[in-house]
Amino acid sequence: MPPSIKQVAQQAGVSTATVSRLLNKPESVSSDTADKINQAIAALGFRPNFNGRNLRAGRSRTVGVVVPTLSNTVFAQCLQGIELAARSLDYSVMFTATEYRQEDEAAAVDLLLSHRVDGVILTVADASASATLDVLDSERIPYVLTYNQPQQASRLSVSVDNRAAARDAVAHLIALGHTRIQMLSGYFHASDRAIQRYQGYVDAMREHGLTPLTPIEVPRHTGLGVDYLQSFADPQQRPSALFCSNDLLAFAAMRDLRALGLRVPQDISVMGFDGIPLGEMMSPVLASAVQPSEQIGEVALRTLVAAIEQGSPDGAGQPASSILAHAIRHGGSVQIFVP
Amino acid sequence: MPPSIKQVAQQAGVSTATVSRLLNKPESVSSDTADKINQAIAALGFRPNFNGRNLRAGRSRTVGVVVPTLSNTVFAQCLQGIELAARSLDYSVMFTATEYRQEDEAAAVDLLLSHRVDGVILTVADASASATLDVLDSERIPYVLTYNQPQQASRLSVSVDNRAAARDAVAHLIALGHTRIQMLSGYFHASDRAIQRYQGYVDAMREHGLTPLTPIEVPRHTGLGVDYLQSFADPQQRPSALFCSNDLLAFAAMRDLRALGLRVPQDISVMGFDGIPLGEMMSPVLASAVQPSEQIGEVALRTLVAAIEQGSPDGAGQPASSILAHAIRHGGSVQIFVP
DNA sequence: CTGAAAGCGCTAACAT
DNA sequence: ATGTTAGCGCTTTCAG
Repeated sequence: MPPSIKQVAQQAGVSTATVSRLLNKPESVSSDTADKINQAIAALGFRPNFNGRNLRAGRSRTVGVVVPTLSNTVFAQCLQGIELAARSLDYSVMFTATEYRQEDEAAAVDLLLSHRVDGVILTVADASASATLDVLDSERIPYVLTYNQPQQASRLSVSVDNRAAARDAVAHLIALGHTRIQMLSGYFHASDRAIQRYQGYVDAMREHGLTPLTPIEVPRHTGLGVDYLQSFADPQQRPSALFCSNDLLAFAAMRDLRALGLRVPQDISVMGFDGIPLGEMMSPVLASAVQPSEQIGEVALRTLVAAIEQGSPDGAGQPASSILAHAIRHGGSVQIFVP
Repeated sequence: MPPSIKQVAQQAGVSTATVSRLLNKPESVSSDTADKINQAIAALGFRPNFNGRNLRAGRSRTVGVVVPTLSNTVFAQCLQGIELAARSLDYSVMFTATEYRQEDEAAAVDLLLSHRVDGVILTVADASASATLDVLDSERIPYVLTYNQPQQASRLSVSVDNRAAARDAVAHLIALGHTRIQMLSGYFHASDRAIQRYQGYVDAMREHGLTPLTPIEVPRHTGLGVDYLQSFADPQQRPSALFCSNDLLAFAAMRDLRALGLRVPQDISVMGFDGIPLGEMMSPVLASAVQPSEQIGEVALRTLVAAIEQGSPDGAGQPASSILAHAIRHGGSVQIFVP
């Protein structure tokens, strides 16, 4: 058992309250008792026990984070942003992944709530129909969604405008002369963002008088199977450009296209969504709708803390949802359409 | 304030002790009182407060994780493995990053210890000279190193054999006819692994009667500067193969080589270390010494839990350090040497 | 099988 | 400026 405030008090010849004061409001302790106490603290190697403090205070200065997976760089970057911002505000981070399983979302949040985190940052499959969010609402635990753009304005969120970003991406392809543009997407039911991005695709096509094609939905772990691209063998059949709902999918598609003997971008252009850093290091550079993942995390954390500290003395400003700016990254994976 | 065990007890007409018993040893409570209590729990939406429990128990079933950064996929995967394994063993994870700053290592561990985590998993700059590890040792907090291979056998760790893996990687290049092989590495002082990998490089060179070249040390964030490759312009000067201490560096190098007008692998072969998944999706595939990052995380967590539960009734086996198997991934970034 | 009571470490009134 | 005291939620003897 590590030393407690009690032993420090004894060693320093003061009461536990004074030790506590030194820890929390140092200016309210005379400098010589402070010295004595600090000495005792150093001698004993004392470190405050946050469990005691939290129990007493009813707050933990800890936030919970729930993401689908860390295998997708996007979420890793986001968590990175969260942790960095949390540290700067003296908050700690408890982390959980769900592997895209909705049951696990609920269990994860449950566990976090048992730890009495002050709030939660999460990305869910579908923000408009999530039992998990309902729990959070009913228990009045502050939370902030990342990547999700909920219908309900009451739900705090931080994301790009997925629909607009997708529209811009597809408009970019159209501007380069492409007319047969098809979307490759993860399962819609597993990601409300994928749906919004598809809507953006449709927007762009319609705006330019083009006919949207049926999207190709594929499972997340796009393994070795290239069945989903079978029709691409026929040059008449295949689109001239493929717009993927995320960069990982774009990479998988490019690999599979290559396996089919197709060249990117000469035979087909490929555009992604997310703008993961590695996309920029490779050749050809992966064109993509870039979202600022680390910043999404940072802003989400700040928003959450604002929500947590609502009405507290030093409470930050009113928390509000944010739509962060996206950008279109041009890259060699996309080429002017040549008939 | 959420409901406490006390309110549940009152609502169910029993004592708090009985509620606690139902929560912890359900079989020691009669089935009808159990019913009453469960009903009260459901009605109140009760959730145990781990702070109270931890305070009392002196254990938290929480582990702390400290990694340099999540921008490197390797650590993201590792954290993923940790979290997954933790969840399966009913442990929670508090996460921190250090951005490779040693001061932050100490601060991070300090914070985790204040939260009274039961143990820590961490990757440090230099496992043989780390104030942070000394603290952990002196406070008798169980910890497991990941990626680091400490000199001191007393320190638990999970990693590949960095030296042997590097030796194998370089031997692969030599087998393909390369003789002028140079190493590109992150700063040695920031990573003991980098040193071990350099030793492996030297081993392989010497074993084959070749002269090791002076390694090129570069900062982590290999920006746009290509100065470090300036000498490569001269075909006589440059090595025929570049062995990079990690995959991120390999990608950056390939990008910079391209900027210099050099082709990979025709003009120069490039080999990495880590074997990040994306390396396999691109063209050319990045040849690399693959370490099983997610598994490293998983094994580290299990080892840590074994150390924590040492001597406890259901204690797992004796904790021990692990050297996991590496593999050499062949890829198009490396080519047979043609004079 | 259940209850009463003590105490884990800490902080916040309330006194002095 | 400092001490006294009560209590946050929970578990665990000890009695019954």
